[in-house]
Order: sequence, then C-alpha cells, then structure tokens
Amino acid sequence: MRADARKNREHLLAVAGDVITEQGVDASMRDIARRADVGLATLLRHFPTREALLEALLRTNFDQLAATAADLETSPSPDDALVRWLRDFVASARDYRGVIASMVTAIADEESALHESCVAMRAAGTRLLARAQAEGGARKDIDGTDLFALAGSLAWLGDQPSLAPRADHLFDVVVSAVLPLAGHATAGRKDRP
Amino acid sequence: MRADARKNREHLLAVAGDVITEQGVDASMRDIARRADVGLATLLRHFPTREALLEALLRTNFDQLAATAADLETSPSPDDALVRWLRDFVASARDYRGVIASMVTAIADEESALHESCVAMRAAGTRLLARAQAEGGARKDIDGTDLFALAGSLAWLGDQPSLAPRADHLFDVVVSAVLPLAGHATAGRKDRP
DNA sequence: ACCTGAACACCGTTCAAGT
DNA sequence: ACCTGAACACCGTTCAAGT
Repeated sequence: MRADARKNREHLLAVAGDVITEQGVDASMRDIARRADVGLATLLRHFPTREALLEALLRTNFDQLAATAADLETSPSPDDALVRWLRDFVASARDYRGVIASMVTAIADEESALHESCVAMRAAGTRLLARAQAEGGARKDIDGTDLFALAGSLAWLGDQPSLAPRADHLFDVVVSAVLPLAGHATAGRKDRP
Repeated sequence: MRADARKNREHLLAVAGDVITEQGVDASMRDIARRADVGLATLLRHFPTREALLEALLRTNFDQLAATAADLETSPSPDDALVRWLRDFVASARDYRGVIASMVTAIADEESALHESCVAMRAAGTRLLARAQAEGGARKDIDGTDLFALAGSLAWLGDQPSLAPRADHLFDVVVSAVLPLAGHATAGRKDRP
C-alpha cells in the first residue's frame, strides 16, 4: 500500500471510530467520509462495505477477547472463567451501539467480513461453556449457540438507553440461570443493596 | 371521517400489515404506499409517523394482551400467570420483526404514538410480577422494568433468524432465573429431549 | 496506484395545487 | 375534506475521469 493510502486508511479508521461511538453502527458512511475530509468513494474504496469497516474497527478487540478466552480455558475455576468471558464479551459490544446485531447477522452470513471473527468468538465461548458443564456448575441443556444468544440479548439490553441501567443486574440474573449450581458471587443476593 | 377516507385508511392498514410482516418494522413507507396504490403523501396523511402506523397495527393485539393480563391477575397460580403473560407478550412481538426495539424506544419517548400502550403493558407485567413475588416463587430482586427488559431481550432473540430457533428454549432458561423457587413445567428438565 | 465528482436509484418530509 | 405530484435533502452504489 502506498504511504498516502495507508495514512488515509488510518485516518478514516480513527474518524469512523469516533462517529460510530457517537451514532452507532448505522451511522451514515457519507458522514464518516465528510468528517474525514475525503470523498465518499474513497471511504468505500478502503472499506467496500459497512461490515468491512466494522471488522477493521473491531479487529483489535476481537483479538484481545480471543487471547483472554485462551487464557481462561486453563484458569482454575471453570465457572468463573465462563462468567468473566461473558462479561468481557458483553462489555466489548457496548462500545458501538448496534454492533451486536451486526455480529449476530454475520454469524449466519458467510460472506460478511465479520463472519470469521464472530464464529471464532462463539467457539471460544462454547469451549468455556463445555468445561463449566463438565467440571463446574453450568447447566447442561444449553450449547454454544444458546450461550451466544444469551450474551447477544444481554448486549442488546445495553444498546437500549431505557434498559441499559439494568444490564449489569440482568447479567447476574441470566448468569444465575446458566450456572444454577455454582457458588458465584451473586448467588446469595436476593435483594438489591 | 369521509367514507372514501375510511376505506383508504383500512386498505392502508391491511397492506401495511402485509408489508411489515414480510419486511419488518423498517419497511419503506413509500413501498407500503405503492403497494396500496396511493401516493406516499396519502399514507403519511393517515399515519404521520411510522410509530403512528405501528400503533394502529398493534392496537388490537395490545388490547388483547391487556385483557389477558387482567384475567391472569386473578388466576389461581401467580407463577403460571406470570409465565403465561410473558409468553404471550414475546409471542405477540414475533409478528413484526423489529417491533420490540420500537416498543423499548417508545417507553422512553413520551411523544411516541406507542408510548401509552407500552407503558400500560409494562404496568400489567409489573402487577403480575409483584403477585408472583408475594405469593409465588418469583425472585424478589427484579422489578417491572427488569421484567420488561428480559421480555424484550427474548423478543429480540426471536427477531434474529440465526437465534430464533433457540428462542423457546432460552425462554425457559430465563424463566428459570425469574422463578427459581417455582415448580414450573421445565424445572426438572436438565437435558434436551 | 490512488482518489473523486457526478449520475443513479433509493429514502422520508413538506407543501402548493388539484378534485 | 381529502388526495397527490413535485421539490427537497438525505442515503449507499457505481464508474468514468483525473492526478
């Protein structure tokens, strides 16, 4: 890649990160190009689809989550490992409003630029779930797709301004269903502080 | 209202129901008008916003859900009543893809044509939850907004083609968290059939 | 190689003009 | 009263023309 092109690309990514943080993943591509002082066609040249742009933005985060998952797979408590990874996943989806919907769509669309990362993410969760089922207190009637769906629904809650304040609490509620036998942190808390 | 206007309105509602059933709540208003063989301005004249159109489409369903909730409030089992109402709510949101997001937004927006109905809906759920907490096995650390949020997240699952097949199963999982002490139907089932 | 203006087919909003 | 074509300001896609 030519030097000016690389610089353009990096500038576009930085601006896109700002705009999408403000307006969510459905932000206008034209608006992103405008704020980056390039033509719309130039943005599309670097990132031919919205998914491609998202993929580039999420790349770092995805890699970090994957590394965390790998670490957690050998951590002492399988239950804690599962809960921690779930929390990380949901937290990372909070950076860009609407990104969870893109990820769920990408899972079913092999052509999506996000497909591979999302499938890998689900696989990591599936491994942590399997270990928590075998050696910990995770219920056995759910699989990796169920876990991904629950994580997705929790991330969706965080996207809704009127529900976001409840997201942390409801995370605990859902976790209590996934780990009914675990002595996890919130197990004994039946009333709010 | 003039007779021709009423006929137009009814025709528009019927067509809009079809189109939104097919394409979800973000279907093009122009497309709805086109399929109804009227000008776009005529559709907007009857329903000045997308929410107003949705409100008219959901009116019947909302009233039915409210009536059901009223019945359930005096039914013998508070736990069953809560679960049944939750199930009805989630099922009704399944008719129009994306409608749950509109409802959640409407709860926070007093100007929305859907606001009143959604607030009433949440209130009905809150009453059923309170009874299940007082006389049944519902956990006491959640309130009506939490319940609405959980119901919303389950409805959202149903909107995602890749996750919808899990919606019924995950409904049971979430219910098991809301009613940890209840002898509900799925309590003993720890593996899938 | 890389960039971009312009044409295109869409969208929802608004309103003056028609019946 | 009720309807609607047309103008408007948007959107993402595409590509011929420029540097």
